Amino acid sequence: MEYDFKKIENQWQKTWKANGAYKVSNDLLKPKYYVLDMFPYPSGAGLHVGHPLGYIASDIYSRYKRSKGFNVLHPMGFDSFGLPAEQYALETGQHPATTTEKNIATFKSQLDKIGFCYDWDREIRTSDPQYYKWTQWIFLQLFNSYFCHTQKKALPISLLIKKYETKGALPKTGEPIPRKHFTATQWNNFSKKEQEEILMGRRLAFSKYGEVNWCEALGTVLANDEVVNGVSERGGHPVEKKKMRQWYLRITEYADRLLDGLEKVEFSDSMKEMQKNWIGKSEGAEMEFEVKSQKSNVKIQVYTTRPDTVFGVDFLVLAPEHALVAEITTAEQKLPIAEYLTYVKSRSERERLAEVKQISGCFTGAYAINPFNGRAIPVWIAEYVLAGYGTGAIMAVPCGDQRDFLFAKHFNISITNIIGSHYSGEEANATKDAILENSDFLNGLLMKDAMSVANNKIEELGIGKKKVNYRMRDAGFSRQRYWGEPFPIIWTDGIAIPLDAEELPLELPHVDTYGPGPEGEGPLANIKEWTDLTPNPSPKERGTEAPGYINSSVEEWKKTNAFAKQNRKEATAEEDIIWQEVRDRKVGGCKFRRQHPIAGYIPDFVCLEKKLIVEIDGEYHNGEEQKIFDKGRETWLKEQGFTLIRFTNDAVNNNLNKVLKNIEQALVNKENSAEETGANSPLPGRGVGGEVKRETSTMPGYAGSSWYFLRYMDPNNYETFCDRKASDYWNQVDLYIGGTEHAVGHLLYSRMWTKVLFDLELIGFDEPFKKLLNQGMIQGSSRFVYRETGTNKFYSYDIIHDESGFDKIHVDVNMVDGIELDIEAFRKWKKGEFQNAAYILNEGGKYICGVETEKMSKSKYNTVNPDELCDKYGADTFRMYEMFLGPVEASKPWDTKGIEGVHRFIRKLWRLFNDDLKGKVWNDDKASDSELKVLHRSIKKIEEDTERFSFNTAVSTFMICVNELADMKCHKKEVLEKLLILLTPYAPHIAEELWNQLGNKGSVLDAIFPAFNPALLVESTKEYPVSINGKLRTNIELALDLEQAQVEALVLQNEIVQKWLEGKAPKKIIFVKNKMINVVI
RNA sequence: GCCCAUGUGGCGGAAUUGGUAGACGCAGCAGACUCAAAAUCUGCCAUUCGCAAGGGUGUGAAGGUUCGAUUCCUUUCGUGGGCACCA
Repeated sequence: MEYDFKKIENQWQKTWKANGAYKVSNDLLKPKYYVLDMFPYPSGAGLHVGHPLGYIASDIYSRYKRSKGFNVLHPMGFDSFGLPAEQYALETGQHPATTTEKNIATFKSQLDKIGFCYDWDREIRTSDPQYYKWTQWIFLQLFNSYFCHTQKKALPISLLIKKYETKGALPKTGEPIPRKHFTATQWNNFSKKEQEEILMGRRLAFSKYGEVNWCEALGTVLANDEVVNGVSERGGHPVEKKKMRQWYLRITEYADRLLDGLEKVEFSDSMKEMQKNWIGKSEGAEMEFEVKSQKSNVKIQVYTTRPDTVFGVDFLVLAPEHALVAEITTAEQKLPIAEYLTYVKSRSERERLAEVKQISGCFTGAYAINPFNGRAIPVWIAEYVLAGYGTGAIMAVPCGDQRDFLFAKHFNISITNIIGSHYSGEEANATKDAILENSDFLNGLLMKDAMSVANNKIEELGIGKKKVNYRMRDAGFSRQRYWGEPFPIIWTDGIAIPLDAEELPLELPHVDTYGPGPEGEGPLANIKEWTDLTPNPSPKERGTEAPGYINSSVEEWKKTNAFAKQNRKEATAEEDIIWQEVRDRKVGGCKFRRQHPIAGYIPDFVCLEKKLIVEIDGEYHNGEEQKIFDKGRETWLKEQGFTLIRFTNDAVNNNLNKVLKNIEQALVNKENSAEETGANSPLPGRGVGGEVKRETSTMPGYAGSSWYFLRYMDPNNYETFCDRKASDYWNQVDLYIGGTEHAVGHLLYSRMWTKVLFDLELIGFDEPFKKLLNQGMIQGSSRFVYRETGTNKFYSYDIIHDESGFDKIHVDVNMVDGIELDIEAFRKWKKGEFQNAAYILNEGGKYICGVETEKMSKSKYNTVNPDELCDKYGADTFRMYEMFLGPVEASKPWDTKGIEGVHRFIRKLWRLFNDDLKGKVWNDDKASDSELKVLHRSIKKIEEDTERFSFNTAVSTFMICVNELADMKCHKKEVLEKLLILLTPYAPHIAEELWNQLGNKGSVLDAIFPAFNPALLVESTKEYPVSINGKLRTNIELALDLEQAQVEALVLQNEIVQKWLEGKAPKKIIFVKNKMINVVI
């Protein structure tokens, strides 16, 4: 019997699906284990071989844990909001929801081919209104919370309001944030707007003005990586900084807890280091320098981590954006300063920090007074000082800071040396170990010790205080885009008013254009009828008409109606249950129809008056008619004002009451939102007479991904983001796998959200991820062909000596065997663009390509599609090969060549059970000791390797084991059966097939991991390596229980050792039991 | 520029806590089987000197610690990732 992987994999994938082998229940009695992958953004290019690396690793670990008796949650979903879909929409006019839906379908089918053990009933998509409803809801929790500095946690803002109303906000010593002080009476007399402004200063999600990259020509805000050398990547238009109202998350309040939390989690040290650096906690002092100027009382606050160097200050530097720049600039410096500001405006932050060798700056003409010695020091502005960090002003100490030093040299500012011989005059020395000189009362002190002395003096003089500073800034939370979560916020008279929870989800409205709105606002600003909620527009203007039947062409209707009838006849048991419950206006008094055609679509149930569709999805996407229904249905129906809710068969069977309650709730919600959009007072009691407008920006990509791990625990809950029982059971993610590119952003945000939810007692843990495993990035290995410039002649890479004079062209890696180009395929490529080219081959008659390692991307033609590999070799081979490539953590270029070796191994394994000609070869003979030894050595190694995520060495262990069993001609069920269980996590399909061939009832997925028996591996002797002076010279077999003295005697008798000793006595003999022997001469 | 990772045969990699460098696999070479091919099996495979026995060199480079360093320390070079609106 031959190994027919196609048949085997197909059959078992079907079987597993049919009997719900991967279904996960919240079984509170079993020990749980939660394995999570960073979910993918469903890009149009589909899955490439880089994606599955981490997924396979997590799949292996999940299956392994299952075989160890755990209830394992290993879900998958899609981070489906994002810029690429929107840009594609901008180019093609296709709605992002449509393209996203399509991309997800591709991703899912690709993932399924590889045979992952996902419970798709738990799938989530961040762009699904039933998901982002809760993203918006959590945003409201953030908006309605503040950070209490006494309890160091988030509390409802209502508590703060109560405090203001009764006690006001009076100064307290040790308050970390200086803020406005007021009494209760004052507070109560403030206008609503004034009160809201103060509260905005404390909310965890808040709005303020912030700078963005603004491109006038494109009329849009650009991401940093869309800006190259100060101009837009698209079109090369100038880009400048612009202030706009933005939403932020006050993540800085959590800086200390984010730092402390790192002690509790198993992240790699480097990952922790990166997060620490990002947070950038530093302890120093803030102090004031008074500016000598015509107007008195201008004081510049600087932040320094080195107050001990205060006598070495030779100048001050302000960030060009600093508020005081205009004020202190002298008349004669006005012009150069203005010119410099124009220059800085065009520079990105990255450029400003990166190009330190390019020194720039401008003197303001003003002088500040050093409060310690009264010295007048010049005040400059320079781009290397950033407005967002510290106070946006620094005191420059050239002898101790290299950037200050270079600046002083460049502009000929004289340098004061306060560290004596530690300063060479050639470069700065940032030491803390020098004895201070030229420093008045600090003279003779070690710098380290001088810090606190200087700090005390600063506080004593009342010119500043000790201050902890963070490099981390509050997280920008708005994007001027369409394809993201709309903010559940409306604005009136400059006050932000949150929607009520019942009004969620606030769904994305249909837009005609994905282009930017006026003044750099997002595309949503273009839809007046959506943004403008000012009372009294007519229903017609709102575009809401009475709901009713929506029919398509007669022919189409007939066709759909036939399907509908058929469906009614063939209703599933679950559909029948629901139908019995909702018919005759039993739920919410609303009329439901079943299998009712709406244009080309046939929803399971629909309430036309409330425009609510209920889908029972069980075996969904199966029938042909369902496909018609599926295709683009969500988008279209949404545009028609329908809301769609889905339940699984499982939910109907096991939790009917909850399902019905959810339907009822949905009807109520529809009623509310109908009021909101239909009536002439959209938001009763909220307008204060003037304009009422919706927030038009949307949330950033990381919003939905900051809490998705919670939704998987309870994905279909209509009442809450995640039931507390579910989150208490599943608790933290035990193992989180993803790339280092998310090292700071995503991980810090989700850690913060988790802490806020914990503070608000919505979940019971404050770190989301217990252990983090970073997978490396699979790079593409690009291939190039070389065309002589201006001709149509392609030269083999090995015969050209100099690449200049040639056009280097990416060629599809799939047309290249190693480095040899398949010329015929190349001729046909790109619609025959190279059909008639001439090929200059090397001596061997081959065309050799150039090779480079780059990021895997469609445009570089270096992507390799996992589907093709699964088709050619099977999923089991593909899975094991990806693991065999190297450690999961390592980045490496993809190379398909080695996959043959893994495939050979799998076939060799097959032949232990079946012979191509003879058929079944396995038998029931009793295993010998040596066979058991091979097996148990493998059990031990596979278990250890899997536990430490060393999947590549585990695969090689399998190879060794199979090689040895084949050499021993061992076909014994007793041994092979155990081997199959070991193999299941890695190659589930073949394992299941052979497991069944051996006559086992039940699935190998549920087989218990075999216990390792150490007794079988006990050895009495060891072949010791013997080194002379650290160099290996020979091996000696010795009993393991020998002691040092006995060993020394035996070693000295050895012929080879004696040869090297040349009659001398050794200086010493080092003996490490069970390891090695070293003779030192 | 700053932060993090990383560098071992022709190639992917192994060496888990400082203890036999190159497991396992790819490619290559030689052979068996075959009319032939595929498949399969056997052997060789860091480099250099040597017929061999055996020796020298060798984990990006330079130094150091150690009986012993791919592993620890210092310096340095190359590559990859991140740097706040890509995800």
